Amino acid sequence: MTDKTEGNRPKNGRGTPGRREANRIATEDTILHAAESVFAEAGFGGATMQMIADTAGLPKANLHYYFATKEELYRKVVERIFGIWLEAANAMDGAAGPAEGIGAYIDAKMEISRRHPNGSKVWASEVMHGAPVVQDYLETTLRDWTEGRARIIRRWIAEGRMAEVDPNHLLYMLWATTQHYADFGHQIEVLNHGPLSDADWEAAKASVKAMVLRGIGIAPGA
Amino acid sequence: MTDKTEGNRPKNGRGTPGRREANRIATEDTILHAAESVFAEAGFGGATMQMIADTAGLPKANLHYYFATKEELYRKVVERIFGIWLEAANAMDGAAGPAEGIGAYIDAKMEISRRHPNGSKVWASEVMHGAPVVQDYLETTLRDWTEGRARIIRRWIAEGRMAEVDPNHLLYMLWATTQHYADFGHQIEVLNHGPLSDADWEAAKASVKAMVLRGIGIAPGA
DNA sequence: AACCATGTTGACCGAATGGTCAGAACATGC
DNA sequence: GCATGTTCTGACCATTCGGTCAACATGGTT
Repeated sequence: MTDKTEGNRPKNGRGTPGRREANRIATEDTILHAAESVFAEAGFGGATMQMIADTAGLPKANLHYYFATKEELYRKVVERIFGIWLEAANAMDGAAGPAEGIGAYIDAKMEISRRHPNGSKVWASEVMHGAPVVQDYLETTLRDWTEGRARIIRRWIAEGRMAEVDPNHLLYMLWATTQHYADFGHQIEVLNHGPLSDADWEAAKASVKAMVLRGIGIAPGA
Repeated sequence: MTDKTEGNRPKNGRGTPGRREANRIATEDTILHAAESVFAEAGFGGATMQMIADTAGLPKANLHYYFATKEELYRKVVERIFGIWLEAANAMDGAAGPAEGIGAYIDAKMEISRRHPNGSKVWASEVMHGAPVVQDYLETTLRDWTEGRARIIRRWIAEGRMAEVDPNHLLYMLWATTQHYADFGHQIEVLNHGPLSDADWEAAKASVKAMVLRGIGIAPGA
């Protein structure tokens, strides 16, 4: 994992991160990735610090040097995912209309399901278990974000640019459908007789966009 | 739990179930319900036999009398859920057309999300973790069911009764959207500022049906 | 080179977990 | 009411878990 073969010298002692800090960040990242993977596969309760250590290729005690407790490590993993989730949220902003805004949002969320399936699973698991560590995020950030987008959707409806639908239920459908490709990826792979190819993913995106957009009163070709 | 206040006599010794068997079935059911609840809240790894025993109001050793291992108990819970899932599948059969068939299926699945949210969560968790105990169900029963319904949908499309959509992605959308109300029920309750009322559930059903049916080219009023 | 802060690690610990078991309590057939 | 198989349960056990710690290694600074 850590490269100790090459003889990289300390360089100067100013400005540059230094090997110390660079290694620390790299190790933290290694642990977080391993943790995300293990939490996704086994759940919080099923995951053990030993599994995460083995996946990261580090002794267990070293994990506790960077993250004091299993809960703290888990919290960092969930927070990182929430950040990625929020990035995609921007795709809906600054859109000229519902077709572009919602279309772009679906694309962004489908891409997240494809690139970060483990993160999506951890998030799903966290919410399913009552959001023990991100309850405050739900009540503040997520609630604000949702109400903001609902306002935009209502305006689009008022302007006659899309059908009259309940904005909340539309958002739930968007979340559910896009995240399904990550959370239930195993089931989909079984029904697909194998992993989804690039073409499969493009077809999935196109299908979802076509059905959702038509479902809110926007012609497919728009 | 078990009624020992009334003095119910053994009755005859033929045909009738007898107190013995009746109690056994009742106790098994109590345990299965408690297990479903605990597995849903804590996940398989996070659940403990002690939690399930406390929830069921029974000593832990008694659980092991009825279910030898935690895995066996979990398997029974998941199989029970799969059975309920299959019941709803029938709602799509014998329908005159896509509007009735898919509309009824959405209704049935939404009702399951409402009545059996814990079961839905256990199922979601099981699939998310790679279906360790129901892999064979996915490859046989679910695959057959899916291919059968896909054929029906393709026929409807060929008959010009609905828009051209990929049957598999339509089914994924149906599963994702309806199950979301159970699996992410906590998140929805936060955004709804409280549990969903009867009216809320009806509105949810209506919203989902309207968006999905319009999304596959069926007019809302049909 | 000497020093110190930052990392690293094997060995260890108390607590909790899944599971066992011998015997008590019970229902039932005779 | 006695014999017999079923159900129930407290006490117990081996293992595993999250977490600790003292000793050691490393990188940077003077």
